[in-house]
Amino acid sequence: MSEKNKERYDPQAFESKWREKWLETGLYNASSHDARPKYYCLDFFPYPSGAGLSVGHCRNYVPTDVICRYQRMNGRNVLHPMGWDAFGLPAENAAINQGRHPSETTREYAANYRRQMELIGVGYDWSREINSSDPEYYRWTQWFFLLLHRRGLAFRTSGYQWWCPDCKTILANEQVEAGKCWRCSETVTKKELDQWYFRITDYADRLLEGLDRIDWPERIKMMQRNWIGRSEGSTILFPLEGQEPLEVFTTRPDTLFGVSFMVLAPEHPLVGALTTDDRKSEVEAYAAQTLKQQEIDRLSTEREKSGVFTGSYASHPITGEPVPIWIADYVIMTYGSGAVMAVPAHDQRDFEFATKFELPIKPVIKPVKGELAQPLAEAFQEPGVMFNSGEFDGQPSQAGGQAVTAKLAKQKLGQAAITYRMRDWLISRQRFWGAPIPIIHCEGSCGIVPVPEDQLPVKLPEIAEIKPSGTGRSPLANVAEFVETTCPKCGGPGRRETDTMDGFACSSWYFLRFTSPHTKDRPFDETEMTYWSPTDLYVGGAEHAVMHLLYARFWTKVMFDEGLVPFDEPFPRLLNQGMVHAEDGSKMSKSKGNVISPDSVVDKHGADTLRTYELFMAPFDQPVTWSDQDIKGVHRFLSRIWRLAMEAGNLAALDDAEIDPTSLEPQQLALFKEIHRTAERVTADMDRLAFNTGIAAMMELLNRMYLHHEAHGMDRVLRQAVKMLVLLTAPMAPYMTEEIWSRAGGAYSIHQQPWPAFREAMLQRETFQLVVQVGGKKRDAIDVPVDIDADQAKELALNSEKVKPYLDGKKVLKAIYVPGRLVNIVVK
RNA sequence: GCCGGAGUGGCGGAAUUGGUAGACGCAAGGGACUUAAAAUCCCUCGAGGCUAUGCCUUGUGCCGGUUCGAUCCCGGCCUCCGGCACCA
Repeated sequence: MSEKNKERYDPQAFESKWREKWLETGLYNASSHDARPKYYCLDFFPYPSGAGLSVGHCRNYVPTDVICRYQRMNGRNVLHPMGWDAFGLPAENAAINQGRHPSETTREYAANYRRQMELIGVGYDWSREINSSDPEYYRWTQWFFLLLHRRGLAFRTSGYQWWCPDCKTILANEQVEAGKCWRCSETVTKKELDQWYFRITDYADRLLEGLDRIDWPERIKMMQRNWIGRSEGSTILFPLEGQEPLEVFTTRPDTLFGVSFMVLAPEHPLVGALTTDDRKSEVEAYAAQTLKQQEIDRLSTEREKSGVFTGSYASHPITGEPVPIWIADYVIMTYGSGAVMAVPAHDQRDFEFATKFELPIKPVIKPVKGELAQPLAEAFQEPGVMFNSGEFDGQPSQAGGQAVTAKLAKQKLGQAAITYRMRDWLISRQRFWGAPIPIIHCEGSCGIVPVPEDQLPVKLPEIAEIKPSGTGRSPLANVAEFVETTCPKCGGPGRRETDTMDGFACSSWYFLRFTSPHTKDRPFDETEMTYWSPTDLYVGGAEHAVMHLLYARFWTKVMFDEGLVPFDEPFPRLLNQGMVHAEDGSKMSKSKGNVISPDSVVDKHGADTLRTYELFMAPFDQPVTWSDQDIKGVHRFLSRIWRLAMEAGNLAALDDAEIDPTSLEPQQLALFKEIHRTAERVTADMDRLAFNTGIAAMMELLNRMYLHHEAHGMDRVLRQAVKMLVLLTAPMAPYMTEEIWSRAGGAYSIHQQPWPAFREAMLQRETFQLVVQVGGKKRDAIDVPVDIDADQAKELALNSEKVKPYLDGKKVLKAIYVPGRLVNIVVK
């Protein structure tokens, strides 16, 4: 390398300059809808935390940025927006912990996130930045609430629900993980309150069915399927003396003849009526105890079965035999009808219960092959053949169950039924920091009255005391100016609903707002929404599998039904980025103090090195371990490009089309072909989001370029190679390539250049290595012309000096030629 | 327990999905340059072996199978990660 080109790669010298210029010129702003094909790439919008971004967040934002830059170079109108999921528990808790107001911390933390995103060169369209706590945004969240209300999908009811004693609010089922609050990990309890719900259960089947039409990680689909929990079976009525029959749900109507007792959930409404006087004190004590301890670990599978007899009997719907009715906490009130028919011979839980309380165990299903163990050591739960079942004996489980249900249906004692585990989405929060639920309770006789659309937004009052009270009422309840209002219907006095909406309501439609974020009179502009939607790619972590990703699908289906959007799946393609672990393999967390910030990495190596490293370390969706050692490798790679580029001089004037391959020396031609082959490989890798192998391909080219440089110096083919490599690396290393481009006489910006094309003709090879195998083992490799035919190839193979010894004294049975690859000689 | 995903060198990972296993990078060892260090560059690098500039055997979690040929397909196990967990 000559003296004058000794300037080293120093990202600090130019990164901030380009960062400012990109922002100034709005380089990454999407156009309004136009004739170009669009590409809408969306990242999960984050709640801004005081801790700032880690290199883990970058694993989400950098790859999507690279995809967007690539799509832009390919002529797409690209929308890559960013905003803030600012309302909700996470943001509010963080603020309270700091002793500050969330409106203030949100602003500050969001600004820091944005600074960091700009720092690492992610090209968001900041003209579309949105914030879900902005009244201009949440008026439309409230508008959607009214839409759901109008369609009968928002309702208010009372019940025992999950309550987080730390966050002092009710939570949705989705937001309780293994008995703990999803935000603060406090063990949840139950509280009875009037609450607002969205009727997501109405959409259970459609939410299930839609999963088959979308390209999502199998894991996430599986989690949603589990969560929805569809079970097919029957409801069966067990007549009771002197009252309405007892309803149960079962997936195994074929086991009906094996019922030896019934079990109700302790909270079941019939418990009182069914308890006989002599059992009363015991039953009430058990029910009370269940209610108290259920918060702790009614969830545990390990617990021994417990329960008490009510003293009553139901009659079997077919045999009429009396069946004793028990209560036990292993039966849950909120699933099915809160009551089960117990078949101990064929259900393990019932088996354990029957064993403990010495209740009869009557087998009615036997295996298709073989016999049941005598006596049963555990329940036989597989399907089989019915016996001990009167007229149904000999029927297989599936058909027999249907026959049983059909017979019951005739007597109006049963029918086929489907049950779901998913419950309706509870959206009331007794918290300040959320969109107020736009409802007024009339003090007169109008009851619950929705706030008229033209009175939206219902704004949060500006108050200092926002801490949750713990009384089961939101802090808004203490703000008279907020609460006291007039009833829109009768004009008399009214009181505003003081609960706010779950933060997940805000994130259930934000992807539509990005398409026209400044629209004033509607949630989004129809033309823009139709042009941009649905998203082409949605990327984020797996932690929202049964929260945000389920809720947003639900809202979209409601909007589809309302005719607001022309699609019912908002995210046809979803990817989860892999997590970044700390160097010791543990999770990065604030409490462990092992979080690596992008700031520190940019400071040390520059933004492009951080970006390229994140892309190179592993496939995009794989978890990775951060390594200060490995990052040096990609830094070296970028430095090596830089050095060659500095020597290459003016690149802008170079034109690939002007190079006539026939005029090149053989070694130049070899490199020239390598350039085009690399362009092809990188293009294919970008299309399948295989950034790690794409970078590897570029590293290979670079290695060859250095060898060429050694032998031939900076000739015109090498300069062409430099130009190609700079364009191919532009999406990954936007700063360095912009600097090189500008020094090399290129017009601003390199990020508006077309993605390099490759010449098909240059991908052709004249020869290839023909591998010769004997019995599947490689024995030779011969350079042969590409157009060699099978007979020629086989002849060459058979005559190879290296192969001959292996054919000695053997009989050649056949030779298989795989075009362009190998000949395998089969001997005996 | 049930469901989903994955097992390839010292490490991260490649392999056009049935066709040369280990691309690319890190680490390690050796060398060049340098007063020295950093930086840079070159060579070696799965294991075992041999008559060693080359060649042989073996090798993709384990055991079988299909095939001319298996990291890839089939059957049976083992391990790890993630999710759900008394849902009748």
